[in-house]
Amino acid sequence: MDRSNYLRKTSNIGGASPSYDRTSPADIERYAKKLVGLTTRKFIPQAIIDKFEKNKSVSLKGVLGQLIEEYYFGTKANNYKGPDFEQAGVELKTTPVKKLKNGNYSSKERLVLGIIDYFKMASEKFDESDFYKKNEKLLLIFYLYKDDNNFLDFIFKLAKLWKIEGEDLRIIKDDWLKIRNKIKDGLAHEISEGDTLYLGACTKGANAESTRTQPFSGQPAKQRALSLKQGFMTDLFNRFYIAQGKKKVDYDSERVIKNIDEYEDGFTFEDLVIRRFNGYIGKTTDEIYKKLGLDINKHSKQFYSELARRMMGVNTKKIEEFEKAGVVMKTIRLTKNGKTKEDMSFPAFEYKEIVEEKWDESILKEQMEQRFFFVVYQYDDNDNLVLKKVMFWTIPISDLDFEVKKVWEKTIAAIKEGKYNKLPKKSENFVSHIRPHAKNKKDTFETLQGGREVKRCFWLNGGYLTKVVGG
DNA sequence: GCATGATCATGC
DNA sequence: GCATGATCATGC
Repeated sequence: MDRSNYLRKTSNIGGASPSYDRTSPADIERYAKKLVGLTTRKFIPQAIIDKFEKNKSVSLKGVLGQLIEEYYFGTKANNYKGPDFEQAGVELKTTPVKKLKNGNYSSKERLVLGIIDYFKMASEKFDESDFYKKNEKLLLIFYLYKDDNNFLDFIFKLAKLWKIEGEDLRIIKDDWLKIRNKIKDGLAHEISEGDTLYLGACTKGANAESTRTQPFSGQPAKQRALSLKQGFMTDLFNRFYIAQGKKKVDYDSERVIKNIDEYEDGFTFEDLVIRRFNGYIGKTTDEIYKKLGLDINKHSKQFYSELARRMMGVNTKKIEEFEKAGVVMKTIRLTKNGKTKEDMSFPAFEYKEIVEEKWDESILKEQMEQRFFFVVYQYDDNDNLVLKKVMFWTIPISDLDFEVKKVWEKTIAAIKEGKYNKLPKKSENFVSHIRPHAKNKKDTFETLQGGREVKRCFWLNGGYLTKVVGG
Protein backbone atom coordinates (compact mmCIF):
# COMPACT_ATOMS: atom_id res chain seq x y z
CA MET A 1 0.00 0.00 0.00
CA ASP A 2 1.40 3.37 -0.90
CA ARG A 3 1.41 6.28 1.44
CA SER A 4 -1.37 8.34 -0.13
CA ASN A 5 -3.68 5.41 0.24
CA TYR A 6 -2.64 5.06 3.85
CA LEU A 7 -3.29 8.74 4.47
CA ARG A 8 -6.81 8.45 3.18
CA LYS A 9 -7.35 5.57 5.53
CA THR A 10 -5.98 7.21 8.64
CA SER A 11 -7.86 10.41 8.00
CA ASN A 12 -11.00 8.60 9.06
CA ILE A 13 -9.76 7.55 12.45
CA GLY A 14 -11.78 9.25 15.13
CA GLY A 15 -11.35 12.57 13.43
CA ALA A 16 -7.58 12.28 13.66
CA SER A 17 -5.59 14.37 11.30
CA PRO A 18 -3.25 12.28 9.18
CA SER A 19 -0.73 15.02 9.07
CA TYR A 20 2.09 15.58 11.46
CA ASP A 21 5.52 17.06 11.26
CA ARG A 22 7.95 14.20 11.31
CA THR A 23 10.87 16.46 12.15
CA SER A 24 9.23 17.59 15.38
CA PRO A 25 9.24 15.31 18.45
CA ALA A 26 6.37 17.27 19.99
CA ASP A 27 4.24 16.93 16.90
CA ILE A 28 4.96 13.23 16.57
CA GLU A 29 3.83 12.86 20.17
CA ARG A 30 0.69 14.88 19.53
CA TYR A 31 -0.21 12.65 16.61
CA ALA A 32 0.61 9.48 18.57
CA LYS A 33 -1.74 10.48 21.37
CA LYS A 34 -4.64 10.16 18.95
CA LEU A 35 -4.02 6.41 19.03
CA VAL A 36 -5.19 6.23 22.62
CA GLY A 37 -8.47 4.38 22.85
CA LEU A 38 -8.05 2.78 19.42
CA THR A 39 -7.04 -0.73 18.44
CA THR A 40 -4.71 -1.86 15.67
CA ARG A 41 -7.70 -3.19 13.75
CA LYS A 42 -8.86 0.40 13.22
CA PHE A 43 -6.00 1.51 11.01
CA ILE A 44 -4.41 -1.44 9.26
CA PRO A 45 -5.56 -2.69 5.84
CA GLN A 46 -8.20 -5.40 5.69
CA ALA A 47 -5.78 -7.72 3.88
CA ILE A 48 -3.51 -7.76 6.91
CA ILE A 49 -6.41 -8.26 9.28
CA ASP A 50 -7.54 -11.21 7.18
CA LYS A 51 -4.08 -12.71 7.25
CA PHE A 52 -3.95 -12.65 11.02
CA GLU A 53 -7.54 -13.74 11.51
CA LYS A 54 -6.92 -16.72 9.27
CA ASN A 55 -3.94 -17.88 11.25
CA LYS A 56 -4.41 -16.89 14.86
CA SER A 57 -1.34 -18.72 16.00
CA VAL A 58 0.71 -16.00 14.34
CA SER A 59 1.38 -13.38 16.97
CA LEU A 60 1.17 -9.78 15.95
CA LYS A 61 3.36 -8.89 18.86
CA GLY A 62 6.60 -8.74 16.94
CA VAL A 63 5.12 -6.65 14.17
CA LEU A 64 2.82 -4.35 16.13
CA GLY A 65 5.37 -1.55 16.15
CA GLN A 66 5.99 -1.98 12.45
CA LEU A 67 2.27 -1.83 11.68
CA ILE A 68 1.96 1.42 13.59
CA GLU A 69 4.95 2.88 11.81
CA GLU A 70 3.75 1.84 8.42
CA TYR A 71 0.00 2.30 8.57
CA TYR A 72 -0.44 4.95 11.23
CA PHE A 73 2.64 7.11 10.81
CA GLY A 74 3.23 6.24 7.18
CA THR A 75 6.93 5.60 7.65
CA LYS A 76 8.63 2.42 6.52
CA ALA A 77 10.30 0.37 9.21
CA ASN A 78 14.01 0.71 8.71
CA ASN A 79 17.06 -1.29 9.51
CA TYR A 80 19.07 1.83 9.91
CA LYS A 81 20.97 2.06 13.17
CA GLY A 82 19.45 5.37 14.26
CA PRO A 83 15.99 6.18 15.57
CA ASP A 84 12.81 5.47 13.60
CA PHE A 85 12.02 9.15 13.14
CA GLU A 86 15.47 10.09 12.04
CA GLN A 87 15.16 13.86 11.79
CA ALA A 88 13.35 14.18 15.10
CA GLY A 89 15.63 11.68 16.81
CA VAL A 90 12.66 9.73 18.11
CA GLU A 91 12.49 5.97 18.43
CA LEU A 92 9.04 4.37 18.42
CA LYS A 93 8.31 1.58 20.90
CA THR A 94 5.10 -0.27 21.59
CA THR A 95 4.88 -2.11 24.87
CA PRO A 96 2.22 -3.99 26.84
CA VAL A 97 0.81 -3.16 30.26
CA LYS A 98 -1.55 -5.38 32.20
CA LYS A 99 -4.19 -4.57 34.76
CA LEU A 100 -3.70 -6.23 38.12
CA LYS A 101 -6.45 -7.59 40.34
CA ASN A 102 -6.16 -4.58 42.61
CA GLY A 103 -6.79 -2.24 39.67
CA ASN A 104 -3.22 -1.02 39.32
CA TYR A 105 -1.31 -1.29 36.10
CA SER A 106 2.00 -2.99 35.68
CA SER A 107 4.26 -3.42 32.70
CA LYS A 108 3.94 -6.89 31.27
CA GLU A 109 7.59 -7.15 30.36
CA ARG A 110 10.94 -5.45 29.92
CA LEU A 111 11.35 -3.11 26.96
CA VAL A 112 13.99 -4.41 24.57
CA LEU A 113 16.05 -1.63 22.99
CA GLY A 114 18.44 -3.47 20.72
CA ILE A 115 20.78 -6.44 20.44
CA ILE A 116 24.25 -5.89 21.83
CA ASP A 117 27.07 -5.98 19.34
CA TYR A 118 29.86 -7.03 21.72
CA PHE A 119 32.56 -5.93 19.28
CA LYS A 120 31.08 -2.51 18.69
CA MET A 121 30.04 -1.73 22.25
CA ALA A 122 33.45 -2.63 23.66
CA SER A 123 35.01 0.44 22.07
CA GLU A 124 32.13 2.88 22.46
CA LYS A 125 31.64 5.84 24.76
CA PHE A 126 28.15 6.18 26.21
CA ASP A 127 27.34 9.59 24.77
CA GLU A 128 28.26 8.48 21.27
CA SER A 129 27.01 4.93 21.53
CA ASP A 130 24.56 3.38 19.10
CA PHE A 131 22.32 2.68 22.07
CA TYR A 132 22.13 6.27 23.28
CA LYS A 133 21.83 7.82 19.86
CA LYS A 134 18.97 5.53 18.97
CA ASN A 135 17.09 5.50 22.27
CA GLU A 136 17.64 8.86 23.92
CA LYS A 137 14.13 9.93 22.97
CA LEU A 138 11.50 7.22 22.97
CA LEU A 139 7.94 7.52 21.81
CA LEU A 140 6.30 5.00 24.12
CA ILE A 141 2.99 3.56 23.08
CA PHE A 142 1.50 1.41 25.82
CA TYR A 143 -1.30 -0.99 25.02
CA LEU A 144 -3.44 -2.97 27.40
CA TYR A 145 -2.60 -6.65 27.17
CA LYS A 146 -5.24 -9.30 27.83
CA ASP A 147 -4.69 -13.04 27.88
CA ASP A 148 -7.81 -13.97 25.98
CA ASN A 149 -7.67 -11.17 23.47
CA ASN A 150 -6.59 -11.00 19.88
CA PHE A 151 -3.64 -8.68 19.35
CA LEU A 152 -5.73 -6.78 16.83
CA ASP A 153 -8.09 -5.76 19.63
CA PHE A 154 -5.65 -4.55 22.25
CA ILE A 155 -6.49 -0.99 23.17
CA PHE A 156 -3.80 1.68 23.15
CA LYS A 157 -3.73 3.11 26.62
CA LEU A 158 -1.14 5.83 26.60
CA ALA A 159 1.32 7.50 24.23
CA LYS A 160 4.15 9.56 25.60
CA LEU A 161 7.45 10.97 24.46
CA TRP A 162 10.09 10.19 27.03
CA LYS A 163 13.68 11.35 27.13
CA ILE A 164 16.34 9.62 29.18
CA GLU A 165 17.49 12.33 31.58
CA GLY A 166 18.15 13.31 35.17
CA GLU A 167 18.63 10.62 37.80
CA ASP A 168 17.45 7.98 35.35
CA LEU A 169 20.20 8.94 32.92
CA ARG A 170 22.79 8.75 35.71
CA ILE A 171 21.83 5.20 36.59
CA ILE A 172 21.30 4.05 33.01
CA LYS A 173 24.70 5.38 32.02
CA ASP A 174 26.38 3.57 34.91
CA ASP A 175 24.52 0.41 33.94
CA TRP A 176 25.69 0.75 30.37
CA LEU A 177 29.28 1.25 31.52
CA LYS A 178 29.11 -1.81 33.74
CA ILE A 179 27.98 -3.96 30.82
CA ARG A 180 30.57 -2.47 28.47
CA ASN A 181 33.34 -2.99 31.01
CA LYS A 182 32.46 -6.65 31.35
CA ILE A 183 32.78 -7.00 27.59
CA LYS A 184 36.11 -5.14 27.71
CA ASP A 185 37.31 -7.52 30.40
CA GLY A 186 36.49 -10.51 28.21
CA LEU A 187 33.58 -11.47 30.45
CA ALA A 188 30.63 -11.11 28.08
CA HIS A 189 29.72 -14.73 28.89
CA GLU A 190 29.35 -13.79 32.56
CA ILE A 191 26.95 -10.90 32.01
CA SER A 192 23.73 -11.26 33.97
CA GLU A 193 20.60 -9.18 33.75
CA GLY A 194 20.85 -8.83 37.50
CA ASP A 195 24.20 -7.04 37.28
CA THR A 196 22.58 -3.71 36.59
CA LEU A 197 19.74 -1.54 37.84
CA TYR A 198 17.50 0.08 35.19
CA LEU A 199 19.19 -1.00 31.96
CA GLY A 200 19.55 -4.76 31.81
CA ALA A 201 21.31 -7.06 29.39
CA CYS A 202 18.59 -9.67 28.86
CA THR A 203 19.05 -12.82 26.83
CA LYS A 204 17.62 -12.52 23.38
CA GLY A 205 17.56 -15.14 20.72
CA ALA A 206 15.70 -17.86 18.98
CA ASN A 207 16.63 -20.14 21.84
CA ALA A 208 18.77 -20.29 24.92
CA GLU A 209 21.66 -21.56 22.89
CA SER A 210 21.89 -18.47 20.70
CA THR A 211 25.43 -17.32 21.24
CA ARG A 212 27.85 -14.84 19.77
CA THR A 213 31.58 -14.40 19.82
CA GLN A 214 33.09 -11.67 21.97
CA PRO A 215 36.18 -9.51 21.34
CA PHE A 216 38.41 -10.28 24.31
CA SER A 217 37.74 -13.93 25.05
CA GLY A 218 37.31 -17.15 23.15
CA GLN A 219 34.28 -18.05 25.25
CA PRO A 220 31.01 -17.84 23.37
CA ALA A 221 28.59 -15.44 25.06
CA LYS A 222 24.81 -15.60 25.06
CA GLN A 223 23.19 -13.22 22.65
CA ARG A 224 21.85 -10.34 24.72
CA ALA A 225 19.94 -7.11 24.24
CA LEU A 226 19.88 -3.89 26.21
CA SER A 227 16.49 -3.41 27.79
CA LEU A 228 14.67 -1.31 30.34
CA LYS A 229 13.62 -3.50 33.23
CA GLN A 230 10.03 -4.37 33.90
CA GLY A 231 9.91 -2.45 37.18
CA PHE A 232 11.25 0.60 35.42
CA MET A 233 8.58 0.37 32.72
CA THR A 234 5.88 -0.05 35.34
CA ASP A 235 7.07 3.09 37.06
CA LEU A 236 7.18 5.04 33.79
CA PHE A 237 3.67 4.03 32.82
CA ASN A 238 2.21 4.86 36.20
CA ARG A 239 3.93 8.22 36.39
CA PHE A 240 2.57 9.20 32.98
CA TYR A 241 -0.84 7.79 33.74
CA ILE A 242 -1.13 9.66 37.00
CA ALA A 243 0.19 12.84 35.39
CA GLN A 244 -2.71 12.70 32.99
CA GLY A 245 -5.04 12.81 35.96
CA LYS A 246 -6.47 9.48 34.92
CA LYS A 247 -6.05 7.92 38.27
CA LYS A 248 -4.86 8.75 41.71
CA VAL A 249 -2.45 6.17 42.97
CA ASP A 250 -0.63 6.56 46.22
CA TYR A 251 2.74 5.15 45.38
CA ASP A 252 4.06 5.28 48.88
CA SER A 253 7.58 5.29 47.55
CA GLU A 254 10.43 7.69 48.05
CA ARG A 255 13.85 8.01 46.48
CA VAL A 256 17.08 7.36 48.33
CA ILE A 257 18.78 10.04 46.26
CA LYS A 258 16.42 12.99 46.44
CA ASN A 259 18.52 15.35 44.38
CA ILE A 260 20.75 14.69 41.41
CA ASP A 261 23.36 16.98 42.95
CA GLU A 262 24.03 14.26 45.51
CA TYR A 263 25.83 12.33 42.81
CA GLU A 264 29.52 13.02 42.79
CA ASP A 265 31.87 12.10 40.02
CA GLY A 266 32.76 8.47 40.06
CA PHE A 267 30.06 7.51 42.55
CA THR A 268 27.28 5.24 41.39
CA PHE A 269 23.85 4.94 42.91
CA GLU A 270 24.99 1.82 44.71
CA ASP A 271 28.02 3.59 46.15
CA LEU A 272 25.79 6.33 47.51
CA VAL A 273 23.37 3.83 49.05
CA ILE A 274 26.19 1.98 50.77
CA ARG A 275 27.59 5.26 52.02
CA ARG A 276 24.32 6.05 53.74
CA PHE A 277 25.06 3.23 56.19
CA ASN A 278 28.56 4.41 57.11
CA GLY A 279 27.57 5.98 60.41
CA TYR A 280 25.73 2.86 61.53
CA ILE A 281 28.14 -0.01 60.86
CA GLY A 282 29.24 -1.61 64.14
CA LYS A 283 26.24 -0.31 66.05
CA THR A 284 23.57 -2.46 67.65
CA THR A 285 19.97 -2.26 66.46
CA ASP A 286 19.12 -0.42 69.68
CA GLU A 287 21.83 2.15 69.10
CA ILE A 288 20.72 2.64 65.51
CA TYR A 289 17.15 2.94 66.62
CA LYS A 290 18.04 5.64 69.11
CA LYS A 291 20.37 7.45 66.75
CA LEU A 292 17.58 7.69 64.20
CA GLY A 293 15.12 8.82 66.87
CA LEU A 294 12.53 6.35 65.65
CA ASP A 295 9.16 5.50 67.04
CA ILE A 296 8.56 2.29 65.11
CA ASN A 297 7.49 -0.97 66.67
CA LYS A 298 10.61 -2.91 67.64
CA HIS A 299 8.74 -6.18 67.69
CA SER A 300 7.24 -5.83 64.25
CA LYS A 301 8.32 -8.31 61.60
CA GLN A 302 9.07 -5.36 59.42
CA PHE A 303 11.41 -3.89 61.99
CA TYR A 304 14.68 -4.72 60.23
CA SER A 305 13.59 -3.63 56.79
CA GLU A 306 12.12 -0.46 58.21
CA LEU A 307 15.34 0.21 60.10
CA ALA A 308 17.30 -0.23 56.86
CA ARG A 309 15.03 2.12 54.95
CA ARG A 310 15.33 4.76 57.64
CA MET A 311 19.11 4.51 57.57
CA MET A 312 18.84 5.24 53.85
CA GLY A 313 16.68 8.26 54.60
CA VAL A 314 13.54 6.70 53.14
CA ASN A 315 10.35 6.98 55.18
CA THR A 316 8.01 5.06 52.87
CA LYS A 317 7.52 1.31 52.57
CA LYS A 318 8.89 1.29 49.07
CA ILE A 319 12.16 2.64 47.76
CA GLU A 320 11.65 4.15 44.34
CA GLU A 321 15.02 3.24 42.86
CA PHE A 322 14.78 -0.31 44.22
CA GLU A 323 11.30 -0.75 42.75
CA LYS A 324 12.40 0.47 39.35
CA ALA A 325 15.51 -1.69 39.37
CA GLY A 326 13.82 -4.74 40.86
CA VAL A 327 16.33 -4.75 43.72
CA VAL A 328 15.20 -7.01 46.55
CA MET A 329 16.29 -6.04 50.04
CA LYS A 330 16.97 -8.87 52.47
CA THR A 331 18.08 -8.89 56.07
CA ILE A 332 20.70 -11.51 56.87
CA ARG A 333 21.56 -12.33 60.42
CA LEU A 334 24.79 -14.08 61.31
CA THR A 335 25.48 -16.06 64.45
CA LYS A 336 28.37 -15.09 66.71
CA ASN A 337 30.68 -17.33 64.76
CA GLY A 338 29.66 -15.80 61.45
CA LYS A 339 27.23 -18.26 59.94
CA THR A 340 23.90 -17.32 58.46
CA LYS A 341 21.07 -18.35 60.71
CA GLU A 342 18.61 -19.13 57.95
CA ASP A 343 18.21 -20.25 54.36
CA MET A 344 16.50 -17.81 52.01
CA SER A 345 13.13 -18.74 50.57
CA PHE A 346 11.53 -17.94 47.24
CA PRO A 347 7.82 -18.07 46.44
CA ALA A 348 6.18 -21.50 46.30
CA PHE A 349 5.84 -23.01 42.84
CA GLU A 350 2.92 -24.85 41.26
CA TYR A 351 3.80 -28.45 40.43
CA LYS A 352 1.67 -28.43 37.31
CA GLU A 353 3.15 -25.19 36.03
CA ILE A 354 6.84 -25.60 36.68
CA VAL A 355 7.02 -28.76 34.56
CA GLU A 356 5.88 -26.74 31.54
CA GLU A 357 8.67 -24.19 31.83
CA LYS A 358 11.94 -23.80 30.00
CA TRP A 359 14.88 -22.85 32.15
CA ASP A 360 15.68 -19.61 30.37
CA GLU A 361 12.15 -18.30 30.76
CA SER A 362 11.54 -19.89 34.13
CA ILE A 363 10.09 -18.04 37.07
CA LEU A 364 12.93 -19.25 39.27
CA LYS A 365 15.64 -17.90 37.00
CA GLU A 366 13.89 -14.55 36.89
CA GLN A 367 13.60 -14.45 40.68
CA MET A 368 17.15 -15.55 41.38
CA GLU A 369 18.71 -13.27 38.80
CA GLN A 370 17.42 -10.17 40.53
CA ARG A 371 19.84 -7.85 42.23
CA PHE A 372 19.76 -8.20 45.99
CA PHE A 373 20.61 -5.71 48.66
CA PHE A 374 21.78 -7.51 51.77
CA VAL A 375 21.71 -5.81 55.15
CA VAL A 376 23.91 -8.03 57.27
CA TYR A 377 23.73 -8.13 61.06
CA GLN A 378 25.69 -10.31 63.45
CA TYR A 379 24.98 -11.33 67.03
CA ASP A 380 27.60 -10.13 69.51
CA ASP A 381 28.55 -11.77 72.82
CA ASN A 382 25.64 -10.09 74.57
CA ASP A 383 23.19 -11.38 71.97
CA ASN A 384 22.73 -7.93 70.48
CA LEU A 385 22.41 -7.65 66.73
CA VAL A 386 25.19 -5.49 65.32
CA LEU A 387 25.11 -4.04 61.81
CA LYS A 388 28.04 -5.69 60.08
CA LYS A 389 27.82 -4.60 56.46
CA VAL A 390 25.54 -3.85 53.55
CA MET A 391 26.10 -5.07 50.02
CA PHE A 392 24.51 -5.39 46.61
CA TRP A 393 24.72 -8.86 45.13
CA THR A 394 23.72 -10.82 42.07
CA ILE A 395 24.12 -14.56 41.85
CA PRO A 396 27.09 -15.41 39.59
CA ILE A 397 25.85 -16.65 36.26
CA SER A 398 27.76 -19.92 36.69
CA ASP A 399 26.03 -20.73 39.98
CA LEU A 400 22.70 -19.86 38.40
CA ASP A 401 23.02 -21.48 35.00
CA PHE A 402 24.81 -24.52 36.30
CA GLU A 403 24.07 -25.27 39.95
CA VAL A 404 20.58 -23.83 40.36
CA LYS A 405 19.60 -25.09 36.94
CA LYS A 406 20.62 -28.61 37.99
CA VAL A 407 18.45 -28.39 41.08
CA TRP A 408 15.59 -27.04 38.99
CA GLU A 409 15.92 -29.88 36.46
CA LYS A 410 16.05 -32.52 39.20
CA THR A 411 12.96 -30.99 40.71
CA ILE A 412 11.04 -31.25 37.48
CA ALA A 413 12.20 -34.81 36.91
CA ALA A 414 11.06 -35.84 40.40
CA ILE A 415 7.68 -34.17 39.94
CA LYS A 416 7.15 -35.89 36.61
CA GLU A 417 7.92 -39.24 38.21
CA GLY A 418 5.64 -38.40 41.09
CA LYS A 419 8.48 -38.88 43.55
CA TYR A 420 7.82 -35.96 45.85
CA ASN A 421 10.14 -37.33 48.49
CA LYS A 422 13.00 -37.30 45.99
CA LEU A 423 13.06 -33.52 45.52
CA PRO A 424 16.59 -32.07 45.77
CA LYS A 425 17.74 -31.85 49.36
CA LYS A 426 20.15 -29.40 50.88
CA SER A 427 22.87 -32.00 51.00
CA GLU A 428 22.70 -32.52 47.24
CA ASN A 429 23.74 -29.06 46.10
CA PHE A 430 25.70 -26.29 47.81
CA VAL A 431 23.65 -23.44 46.33
CA SER A 432 20.00 -24.37 46.44
CA HIS A 433 17.46 -26.95 47.60
CA ILE A 434 13.73 -27.63 47.85
CA ARG A 435 11.77 -27.45 51.09
CA PRO A 436 8.17 -27.02 52.14
CA HIS A 437 6.85 -23.50 52.21
CA ALA A 438 3.29 -23.61 53.39
CA LYS A 439 0.90 -22.57 56.09
CA ASN A 440 0.74 -26.15 57.30
CA LYS A 441 0.54 -29.67 55.94
CA LYS A 442 -2.92 -29.02 54.57
CA ASP A 443 -1.71 -26.10 52.49
CA THR A 444 -1.15 -27.88 49.19
CA PHE A 445 -0.95 -27.64 45.42
CA GLU A 446 -2.33 -30.15 42.95
CA THR A 447 0.21 -32.61 41.58
CA LEU A 448 0.67 -33.88 38.05
CA GLN A 449 -0.59 -37.24 39.18
CA GLY A 450 -3.87 -35.81 40.44
CA GLY A 451 -3.07 -35.85 44.13
CA ARG A 452 -2.02 -32.98 46.36
CA GLU A 453 1.33 -32.14 47.91
CA VAL A 454 2.33 -29.57 50.46
CA LYS A 455 3.47 -26.29 48.90
CA ARG A 456 7.21 -26.15 48.38
CA CYS A 457 9.72 -23.64 47.12
CA PHE A 458 13.37 -23.22 46.19
CA TRP A 459 15.72 -22.02 48.89
CA LEU A 460 19.20 -20.58 48.75
CA ASN A 461 21.32 -22.55 51.21
CA GLY A 462 22.38 -20.73 54.34
CA GLY A 463 25.91 -22.04 53.90
CA TYR A 464 26.09 -20.56 50.43
CA LEU A 465 24.83 -17.22 51.70
CA THR A 466 27.44 -17.30 54.45
CA LYS A 467 30.10 -17.51 51.77
CA VAL A 468 28.44 -14.74 49.76
CA VAL A 469 28.33 -12.23 52.60
CA GLY A 470 31.79 -13.23 53.78
CA GLY A 471 30.55 -14.21 57.25
C1' DG B 1 -7.73 -16.04 51.82
C1' DC B 2 -3.42 -16.04 50.28
C1' DA B 3 1.38 -14.69 49.27
C1' DT B 4 5.40 -13.72 51.41
C1' DG B 5 8.99 -13.33 54.65
C1' DA B 6 10.44 -15.23 58.75
C1' DT B 7 11.11 -18.72 62.11
C1' DC B 8 10.46 -22.96 64.88
C1' DA B 9 10.80 -28.17 65.99
C1' DT B 10 12.58 -32.51 65.58
C1' DG B 11 15.74 -36.03 65.05
C1' DC B 12 20.06 -37.65 63.56
C1' DG C 1 25.02 -28.41 64.95
C1' DC C 2 22.75 -29.16 61.01
C1' DA C 3 19.29 -30.96 57.60
C1' DT C 4 14.79 -31.45 56.96
C1' DG C 5 10.11 -30.79 57.80
C1' DA C 6 6.74 -27.75 59.44
C1' DT C 7 4.49 -23.64 60.71
C1' DC C 8 3.82 -18.65 62.16
C1' DA C 9 2.71 -13.63 61.37
C1' DT C 10 1.67 -9.88 58.67
C1' DG C 11 -0.27 -7.21 55.16
C1' DC C 12 -2.90 -6.72 51.22
